[in-house]
Amino acid sequence: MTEIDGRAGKAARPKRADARRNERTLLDAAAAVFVTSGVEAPVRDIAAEAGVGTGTIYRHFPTRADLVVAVYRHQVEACAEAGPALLASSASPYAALGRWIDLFVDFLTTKHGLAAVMRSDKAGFEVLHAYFLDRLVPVCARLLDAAAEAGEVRPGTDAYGLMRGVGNLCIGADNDPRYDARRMVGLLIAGLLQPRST
Amino acid sequence: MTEIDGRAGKAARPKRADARRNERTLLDAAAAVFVTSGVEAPVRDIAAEAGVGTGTIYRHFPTRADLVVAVYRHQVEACAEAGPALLASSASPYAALGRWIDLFVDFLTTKHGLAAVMRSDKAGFEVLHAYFLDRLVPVCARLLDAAAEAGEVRPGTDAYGLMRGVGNLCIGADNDPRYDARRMVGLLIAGLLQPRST
DNA sequence: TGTCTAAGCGGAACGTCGTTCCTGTATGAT
DNA sequence: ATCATACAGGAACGACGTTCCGCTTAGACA
Repeated sequence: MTEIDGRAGKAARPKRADARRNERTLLDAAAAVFVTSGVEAPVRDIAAEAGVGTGTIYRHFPTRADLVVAVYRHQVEACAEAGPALLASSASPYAALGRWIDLFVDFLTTKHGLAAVMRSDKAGFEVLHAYFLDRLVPVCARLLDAAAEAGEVRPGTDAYGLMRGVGNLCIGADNDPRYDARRMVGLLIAGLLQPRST
Repeated sequence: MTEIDGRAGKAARPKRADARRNERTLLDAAAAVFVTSGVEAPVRDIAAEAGVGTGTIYRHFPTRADLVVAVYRHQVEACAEAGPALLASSASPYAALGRWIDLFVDFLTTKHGLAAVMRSDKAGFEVLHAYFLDRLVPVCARLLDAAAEAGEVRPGTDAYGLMRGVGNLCIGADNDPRYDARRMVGLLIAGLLQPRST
């Protein structure tokens, strides 16, 4: 495996201490600003919150999307790891799928505008998009396959589409009390069930 | 009712001929640019296509969203009017609902980025959002109520949420061949059906 | 401890966007 | 033909993401 901080290798030199400190500060500042102003908050605001210049942000994170990924990486990881666990502990694969999707919806709806930014094709957000999907689609596929093999859901649904659909349904879940994303996702998952007539 | 072009009243003076001509030109230019570059095309591009200055656009349409509304108004109108017709001609209310939703999905997915811009809370897009929903939600509610009274779908689903859900599912339907919005909407509508147990 | 090199920093600067504003022009009533 | 005024054009503004460059300073080596 590759060395974690470069101490083990001679080619990889460790980052300077102030750089490390700044990266941490930036992640914290970004997380704080995302909570108050949403994920689409201006880069300058994050820089101001962290007390650094905008250039510093771009030194550590090539683009805004990379910063977002870095901030939420461990939460995505946790969600991904919950998949197999739920499959093992739930009464049926379909129940596990439902609970796992709930977890994902929780994650998306508690971050202002995260869902909205995930589908965005704007400048370089493919990174974000790709990371989320690469990490979560396989987990979803596993659950989906299990439910299909158990005969609970109609076969032929691809996990990628389902994840995109659920993500889309969560867009605008905040800032519009009339729209209940969770209910809509519930309907979508219910629609997955094997229909009455063969 | 209010006079259509101001000729009937003396208080309302008719617009100048060149202004009328420019408004038409603008609508055509906008429609053309929306097809090639998507709904989020820069205002300057539309102005260039029409051969006018940017100021001229804002004279006729207070904001970008108003222009979008104007371009698609008659299509939205057609969709709205199709609702009652389908209800009358279909085998069941649920079938009518499904076909009407299909119409809506067709509309959204054939306009690049329209769905995406509909949920946007950015500067003044509430106009667009409001117009679409004000016009279509009642139609949807009518179909939904009919299907609920017929016992086909579970009660308690509100039309507003459903429309937002369908709209959201259509986001990014173009420019990503791996995502099939229509299938997802199909699942959502299937999830509306009365579940097996009471 | 002193020196020096390059990693790192801040923020000015650039290009793009939506929108506003001001000036000159051309319409159409008189 | 005259003229008030509705209108068009595009420069200008502020906000954004991103890039660039000159100064600062960490930290390896002597």
